[in-house]
Amino acid sequence: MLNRVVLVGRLTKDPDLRYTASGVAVANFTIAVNRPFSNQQGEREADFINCVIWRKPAENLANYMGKGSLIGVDGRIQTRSYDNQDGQRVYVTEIVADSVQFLESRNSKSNQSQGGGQGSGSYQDNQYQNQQQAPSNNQYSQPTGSPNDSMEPIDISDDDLPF
Amino acid sequence: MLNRVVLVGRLTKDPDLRYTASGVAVANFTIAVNRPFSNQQGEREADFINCVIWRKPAENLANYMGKGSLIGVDGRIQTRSYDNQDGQRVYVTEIVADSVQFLESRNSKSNQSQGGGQGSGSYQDNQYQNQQQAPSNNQYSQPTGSPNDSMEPIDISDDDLPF
Amino acid sequence: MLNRVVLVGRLTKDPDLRYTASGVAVANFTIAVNRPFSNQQGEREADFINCVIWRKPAENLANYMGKGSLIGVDGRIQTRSYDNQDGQRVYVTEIVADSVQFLESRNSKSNQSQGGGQGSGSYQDNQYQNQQQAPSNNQYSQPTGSPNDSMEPIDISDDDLPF
Amino acid sequence: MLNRVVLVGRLTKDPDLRYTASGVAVANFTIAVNRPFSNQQGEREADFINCVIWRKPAENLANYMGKGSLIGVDGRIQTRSYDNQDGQRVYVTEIVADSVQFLESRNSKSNQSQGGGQGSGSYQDNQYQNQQQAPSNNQYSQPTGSPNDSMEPIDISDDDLPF
DNA sequence: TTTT
DNA sequence: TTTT
Repeated sequence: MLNRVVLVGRLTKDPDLRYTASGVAVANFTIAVNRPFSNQQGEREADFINCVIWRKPAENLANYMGKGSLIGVDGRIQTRSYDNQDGQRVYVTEIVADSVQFLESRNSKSNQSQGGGQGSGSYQDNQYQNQQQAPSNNQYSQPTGSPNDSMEPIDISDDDLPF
Repeated sequence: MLNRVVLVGRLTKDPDLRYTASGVAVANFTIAVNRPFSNQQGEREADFINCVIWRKPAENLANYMGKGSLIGVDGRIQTRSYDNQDGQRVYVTEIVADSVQFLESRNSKSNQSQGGGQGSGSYQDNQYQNQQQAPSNNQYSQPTGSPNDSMEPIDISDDDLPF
Repeated sequence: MLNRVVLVGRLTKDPDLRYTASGVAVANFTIAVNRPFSNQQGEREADFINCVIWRKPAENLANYMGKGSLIGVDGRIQTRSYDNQDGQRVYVTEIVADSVQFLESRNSKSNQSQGGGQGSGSYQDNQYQNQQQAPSNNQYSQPTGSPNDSMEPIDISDDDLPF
Repeated sequence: MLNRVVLVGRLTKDPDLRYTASGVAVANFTIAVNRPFSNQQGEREADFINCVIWRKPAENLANYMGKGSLIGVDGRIQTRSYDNQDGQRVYVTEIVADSVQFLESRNSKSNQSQGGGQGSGSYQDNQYQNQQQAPSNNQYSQPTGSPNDSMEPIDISDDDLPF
């Protein structure tokens, strides 16, 4: 059935890149999308939308974009639920991105930490789409440490693959 | 910023129609959107997506569509959060519908309970859009009783108006 | 860059299914999408939108849907131009569908000509997506006869493949 | 019926702003949307998509964005036809934009001709939507001269209003 | 808490 | 050249 989402917004933090047991890359990220109208108090609010992207585009996103970067997202809504440590059912809604477009790399990793970035404006023609390629099953090690402080306790297994 | 969602799916139950203190209609509903692929076990899963619609289209939806009805939704994603009774922050993602399209009224109220409905198939050219009209502030009484069993404890005030 | 289209409308005629020289299926079709508002004269108008779909979904569309069928389309806009017989440049805009959803098979071929169809309503959970599969290069013969009376003079070669 | 389009691309030239007889602003523009894949020759092609926007957002677009500017468009597809000077029917497909988002004002008028623009980056939180406001019927003079070199011979009357 |  |  039809399920299509298109968003343009800014990363609220650096993407969280991980790998499944079999080496498939997956990145979680949140984008802030400013609302086009003001609320009662005259303030512009934003929606904070959780997204996931798989495979090569996940690695590209993590490599080139960072907190504050402006990106476009084309994907679909997915819902899931899990039981938290208190035994309560938690419902999660997130966007599974088919592709992301790099619109502006403000504060991107490549500019910041990697130093000599050639500045913004160089990514806007690049778009990274999820290809139907098989898991590369490569040398990547399993996700380690980095406790997940988010509300989605993902222990990544290959069952999470979107197809 | 760009924030656009288009869905086609079935109502998981009858829409929940209420009115704000000043008489503005608002309907909450969930649609099940079947995924176009099967999971590891060969089953077709669905996403259960919470939606809201305001004013006249809310009343139309509640009047003509019911559990099982097939509808199209054009809207945007909105996020909010609240603290539940245990003092835990709960995050909610829902679609604010700009318009709904009635695609098939299977098991709709007008067919079922109201008896003499002229049958399915008669709504597919009707589309109900949120107009920018002012709250009608009419004779409607405040929403009463009907405890909200959902995860979104909405006590409706006019601050919830989407514009 | 972002380019996303979602439509729900009715086929204005049976889909036009053809095959490229190497046997890749492609179907051209037009859907009428009724506008949600009336014009000056109080009439509801429609937009007539030309679409293309490739491979297996093209065959499914041609097999199960016909003139008048209600379908959903998820795709992207594509533009091209050619010089007509009078040496004038003609500009064409069409939707390349990634997937179509069968919403209602009214007057569908399977109901009409193939006789024993089990009636409408049986396809709405089926959605046909373009897979990244290679051209099947199968037994299909080349498109024959059937002069193309449309404004798009497609002599189908594999260069028309969308990827 | 559902008809939704979302695009991100660059203006191929400055927007063409005009006014109807009764003073309603309307801007025509074309955006180039790069395709996410390469063709047989390994070149990245683009789709050139004609768009229209009405009222205040039309004026904002013409004032702040120019050839080369990156914008987002949220709208719907509209088709029309007319008979050209040779008596041939010409079919036109264009996007009627509900809102545009200013993503980057590269080469925008405000930077170029109006001199002191503070550079790019200042528009990306601004989004201009078509409000349901009545025609302002103001001091604006009728569109003059400026022969329309495009393929759409628009002589603007108020019948062109999208609602 | 889920629809066909 | 258009559908219900």
